[in-house]
Amino acid sequence: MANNVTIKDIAALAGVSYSTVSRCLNDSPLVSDKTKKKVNEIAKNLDFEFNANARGLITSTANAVGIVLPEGFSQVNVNAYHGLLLNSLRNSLEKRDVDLIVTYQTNHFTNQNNIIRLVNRKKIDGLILLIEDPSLETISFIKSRDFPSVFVHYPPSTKINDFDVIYTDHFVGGQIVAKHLFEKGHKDFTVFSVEEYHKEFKLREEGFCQEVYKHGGTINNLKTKLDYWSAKKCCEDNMESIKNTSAIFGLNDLIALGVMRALKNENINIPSDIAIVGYDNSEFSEYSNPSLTTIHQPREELALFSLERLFSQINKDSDNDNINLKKKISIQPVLIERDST
Amino acid sequence: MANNVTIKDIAALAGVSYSTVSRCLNDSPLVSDKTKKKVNEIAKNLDFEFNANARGLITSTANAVGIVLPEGFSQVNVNAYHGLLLNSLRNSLEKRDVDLIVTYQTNHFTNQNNIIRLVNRKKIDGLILLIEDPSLETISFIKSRDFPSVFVHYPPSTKINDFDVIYTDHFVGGQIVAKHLFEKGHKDFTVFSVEEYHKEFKLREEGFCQEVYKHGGTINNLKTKLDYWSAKKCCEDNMESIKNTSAIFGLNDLIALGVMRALKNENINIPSDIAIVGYDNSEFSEYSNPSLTTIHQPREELALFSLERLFSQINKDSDNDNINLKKKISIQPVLIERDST
DNA sequence: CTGAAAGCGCTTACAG
DNA sequence: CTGAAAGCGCTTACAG
Repeated sequence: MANNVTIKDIAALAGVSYSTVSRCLNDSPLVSDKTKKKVNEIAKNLDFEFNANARGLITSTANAVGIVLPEGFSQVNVNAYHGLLLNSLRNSLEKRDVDLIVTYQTNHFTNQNNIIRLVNRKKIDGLILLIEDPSLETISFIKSRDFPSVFVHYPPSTKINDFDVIYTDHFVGGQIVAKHLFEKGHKDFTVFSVEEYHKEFKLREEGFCQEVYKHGGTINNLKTKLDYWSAKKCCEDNMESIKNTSAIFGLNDLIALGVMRALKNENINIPSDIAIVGYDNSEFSEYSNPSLTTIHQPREELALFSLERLFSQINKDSDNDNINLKKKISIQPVLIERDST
Repeated sequence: MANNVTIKDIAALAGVSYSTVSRCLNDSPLVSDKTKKKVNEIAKNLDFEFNANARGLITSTANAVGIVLPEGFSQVNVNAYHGLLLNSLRNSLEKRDVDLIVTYQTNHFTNQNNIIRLVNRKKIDGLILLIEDPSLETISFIKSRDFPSVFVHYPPSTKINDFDVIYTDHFVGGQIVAKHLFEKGHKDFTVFSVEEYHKEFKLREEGFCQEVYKHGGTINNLKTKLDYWSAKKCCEDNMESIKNTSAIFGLNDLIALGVMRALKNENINIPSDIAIVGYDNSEFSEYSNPSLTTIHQPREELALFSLERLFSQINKDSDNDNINLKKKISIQPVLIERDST
């Protein structure tokens, strides 16, 4: 059985015109409290909901935002991250009664741009972009339409200079790691950096190195692929140079964990022989032995800020004129000290 | 700049009526190839897309399906799972040019049922339910509307008897674990089962136990909370009874990993002193030392089947009459043998 | 405060 | 094969 109650049905029941029903249900001030009450009651009893299509057609809004997910450079990271972000967005979205459409930049089948399609079809009012490297097509499309958009998580590149972007400060994160390690008395470091270019990793490394050099430390820089086994192998292949240092920074937890495994196989004691720090505070960083000191990125806040920013674009909150200047908001990461340092 | 090209604009450009444009763009057979070609070309050049609201209004379809996510009994599992499922759904959805709206059963703010809202607003054409325990309201709503729906992942309960449900067979999974362990020569087992009731865990346990008893094995049954540290503690607290057995089944990887940690602290050798098996093939099960033997659930197939089933409901594929009988489709899990057994 | 009317952008009988 | 017309379920001036 389809429930197809429309405002006309309610109008008939209430003995008013359907324009009036519309006004009542939209809480228009133009309508008497009495009829409003009557109409609202009837609507409620009937479980009435506006037809989103009809409404969207006339108001030119979709009451939905799109989130663009990355293709997945490192499945583990990305997947865990999705879930967290989605959960964080939830409250904010439900409060506003706005739906969330999940998509990816490019359609696997047609190779068409999903974003353009969604926007042109009027399916969404705004865009949360969780992608590191948006295509030129995407960027120029959004720009030409001036479509409400905010980039989340990935640090801003020059490509997206005039967009809002909300991210955690990876450079500072790197600095925090270095400071922590200096406090623990270390001076000679190994850093496992990443072969592929990802700006966030680059920044972590730079923040770390800058801080180290500032305090007269030394750095043994090793390059690995971005997965557990590669990191382990890289560590094994460079054991001698590593042993000349007393602390290690793995650019994410997966790397740190792989390295830790190699060290343990060599009977190197952590942290007394060599200390080690990861990055991401991924779920399993807590379960290693010893548990891993790492950097936490406040994802909930990221989600919160990004939606606030997005909705101020959508609603053109021009009371504060800052809507016109695009913002780069960075959130400070925080050190989670555990047993590996 | 808004792109508001409509079929009327195209009609003007092509010198035909907008009805004809509609027919062309919908590839109607009622239109000559010549005008079809002309119109399609113009539309393409203009990056035209139908207004989904207008189209949805007249056709009563949304071209979107909703996925209902669980509130999250065990954050780690749930989050990782989301991501994977989403990825798997993607291909199928993009091929069909259907959008995905993510939601949860209940709105955190209004306490209203999000599913009912989405359906009544005509925002979705079908529903993928990734929840273990749907509310009575949800169930009776879907039933009364005969709304296309399929339950995914969680084994069917009596509550959802007349629904489609696609799940992996946890009972068989449990049996597989037992068989594997018997093959390795074990006869006396410890199983870490879970305090809270989750049908999937219950089934794993039952499958395991049935198989063990059938072959004359013994079982030391321990109950733990569903997290790493609880499992570790539970193991520590029961070390003596555990030592009388030679193999352990942890109802999921997290539990198995916690137990493994406790065993290693006692200098128990895995697998030579005690073997251990987990369940889920979660990302980190590979990285433990020794790596964990576990059960993999083919989530991609789950996603695939569920969408196939959903769309055959939506499209009323009555050529095969099996659309009317609700199906329980179970997929066989598979053993991933690693170094812990 | 309320109603009748126009219109949002489409699809689809109906008539030719 | 093509066009004119009706209608999907709303919102919102316009008139009273």
